[in-house]
Amino acid sequence: MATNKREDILQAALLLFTERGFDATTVPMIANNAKVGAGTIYRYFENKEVLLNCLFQECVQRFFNTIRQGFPGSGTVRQQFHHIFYQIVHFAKREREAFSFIDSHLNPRLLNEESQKMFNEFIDFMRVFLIKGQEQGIIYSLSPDALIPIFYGAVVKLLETARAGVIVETDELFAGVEECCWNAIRVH
Amino acid sequence: MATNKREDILQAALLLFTERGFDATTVPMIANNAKVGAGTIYRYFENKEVLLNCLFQECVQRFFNTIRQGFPGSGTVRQQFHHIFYQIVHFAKREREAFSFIDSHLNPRLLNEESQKMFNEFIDFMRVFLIKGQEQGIIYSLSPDALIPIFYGAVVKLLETARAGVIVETDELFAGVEECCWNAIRVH
Amino acid sequence: MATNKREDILQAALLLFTERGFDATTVPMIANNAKVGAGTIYRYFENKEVLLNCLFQECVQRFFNTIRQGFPGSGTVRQQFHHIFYQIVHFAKREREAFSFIDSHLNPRLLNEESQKMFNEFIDFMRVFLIKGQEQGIIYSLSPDALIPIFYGAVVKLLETARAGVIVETDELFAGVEECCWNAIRVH
Amino acid sequence: MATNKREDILQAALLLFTERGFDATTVPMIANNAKVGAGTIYRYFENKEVLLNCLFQECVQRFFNTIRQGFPGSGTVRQQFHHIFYQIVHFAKREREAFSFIDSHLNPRLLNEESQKMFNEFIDFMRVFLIKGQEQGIIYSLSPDALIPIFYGAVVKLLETARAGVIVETDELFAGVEECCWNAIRVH
DNA sequence: GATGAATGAGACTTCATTCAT
DNA sequence: AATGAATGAAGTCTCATTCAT
Repeated sequence: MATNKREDILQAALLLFTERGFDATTVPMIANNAKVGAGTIYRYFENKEVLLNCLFQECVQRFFNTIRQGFPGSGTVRQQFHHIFYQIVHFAKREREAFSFIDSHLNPRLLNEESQKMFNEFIDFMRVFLIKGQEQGIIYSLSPDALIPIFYGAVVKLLETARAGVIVETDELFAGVEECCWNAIRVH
Repeated sequence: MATNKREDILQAALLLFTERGFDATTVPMIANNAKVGAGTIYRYFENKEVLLNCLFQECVQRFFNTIRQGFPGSGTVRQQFHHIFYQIVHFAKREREAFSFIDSHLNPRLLNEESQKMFNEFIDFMRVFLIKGQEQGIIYSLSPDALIPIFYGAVVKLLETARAGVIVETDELFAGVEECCWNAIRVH
Repeated sequence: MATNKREDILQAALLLFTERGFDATTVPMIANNAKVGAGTIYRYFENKEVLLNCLFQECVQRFFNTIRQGFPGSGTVRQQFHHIFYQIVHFAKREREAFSFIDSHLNPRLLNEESQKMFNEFIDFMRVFLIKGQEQGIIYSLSPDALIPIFYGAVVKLLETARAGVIVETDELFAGVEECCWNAIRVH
Repeated sequence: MATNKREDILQAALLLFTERGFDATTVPMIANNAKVGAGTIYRYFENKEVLLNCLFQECVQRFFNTIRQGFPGSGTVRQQFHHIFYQIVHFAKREREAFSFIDSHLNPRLLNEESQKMFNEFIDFMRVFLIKGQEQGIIYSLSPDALIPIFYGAVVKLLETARAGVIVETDELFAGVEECCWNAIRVH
């Protein structure tokens, strides 16, 4: 009764978009899962595409906030990397679908400028981190535009695999994965 | 006349599926791009989903063949890694869309068992490679099911970024990326 | 506060029905323009169609009253015609939308019996006037059922054209139009 | 079999638009009456509004052609008027719905520029006729923009009334109506 | 074998109407 | 009494698939 229908719709859409993709998810499906009438969705979102972008922006916002929150700006590069890695894992564990959803819907055909800009803020954050690390001679001297997908791609695919249940998510696993990712981008 | 209509259809579908995704690609679009009638597609493929799976299997086949071909089974782990990495890059350069298409359509909702099995053969190949490397104390001791997405995710995202034009694909770049990926999975 | 909500709704509906037509006018549109809640409309009118008919009947009532009011029952046919013509013009000037609305919604699909009956009273009034004129040998000997649409059609179309701004509504214009209409139906 | 589906659709739409109006006519209704699938309509017309405009333009074309055809350009004004009047009646008799449809859908909300332009050609034709008559001192000296709606309105309403079955369409009737209309616009 | 016109199921979306507040 | 959020029936339109040519 006191539940927020807008939230219900976003939550239902998140699950369905993540599981089936935007195009294969119908508005009635979302309405059913959110337990609202189909027309209600249009009281909160102009259309399906706007719903996607609202959802995307909220997810990216929460994702990026999680990463920025408590970032050790004056710590070592290694400490900063540790923070980023564990906050990503933390977010992916707590908001399993949101994390998958973001990566699987990074599509200029679906996202408006605002959405793309918001995701790029995260990329910029990563770029700054990498460049500072390179200036200190700690991060490997490759274009950050290459290092970012290497690191981000590895983490996303790993967490996606974990989400699928292929591997068990233990602390040891993530410690090992962090090691791998750090080795991927640091100077040897 | 001597051109193979089946091939034309598969080629057109490959480009469209890669660029727009399966659901956002219509059969008439494929027919147009393949310069055949819409009905003709149904003489070669039972339906759109079967077409996708045929395409997927042919792409995975070519991808996997590229990697297996000339694999230095009796070389060092490092040499084997080099082979795998450069064959993936080679394939991605030569068959840009096929490589993107495979990763972006790894979806159990769309793929039949046969298709999934075929992709898993590649995963199994990678697993065997990693386990042998671990037995020799060269590859980092993490579950291969974790190492594979780390390596594969990094490569896919990097090549996808290159395909989008964000970074220029030079030999130096790929040499650097190989270094990163190798460092990610090797023992230190 | 002291304003009558029922009147506000009718007034808003009149403007919208006239400008857009019944089918293209939505209940929320009416509610917005009337500055009431959508649900409020249903406290005053059973449904949209009933609202239309109430509005129609009130408009026809006011229209017919304007014409009957001060009708020179014992004047000459020409004087009576003058009265009718100028009262129609007077009404159309004072209640621009009401006049347009009546003619544009003379549709048996939308109007109930009561509404049609009410409009027919005006037609009957015109018929009586014409027949009496014919009996005096002043009005042209054509079926009143033909003379009425000729006269009414001419006036309605003329006033509609004026409403659209194509011609400027001056006293000279209306004097000329009266002349035309009178010539149309009188004996020569 | 050999029937033209495009024609069937236009014919069905004409009947329904005339009887119910554009907004109250659904695409499935048109499809049913045309005995085609609903989707077929969209093979011939981009959307419902385009269908309306195509239909409108074809109707106006036929209407205007009927009037222009055999117009006695070098005859007397009275002869020209006779021609126009009888060709309108002729058209309205032969294409009952087309004639009603044109007048009832003269709505800038529905018609595109092309459609409006096409109808204005008819208006321009009438204007030229009236001005020439005025120059010869035969047509009443009122703005043609006022005379046109008077004449056109009278004829449309009369024919609409006849179409509704209120009056019987005899040659005598139309002779009388022509007399009325001519008297309405001529000099006395 | 090849075609593309035709189809109708099902998608997105609107809106008249209801009802809890 | 008044509201406006909520609903779902029904509208417009798309597209995978069929089939007569």
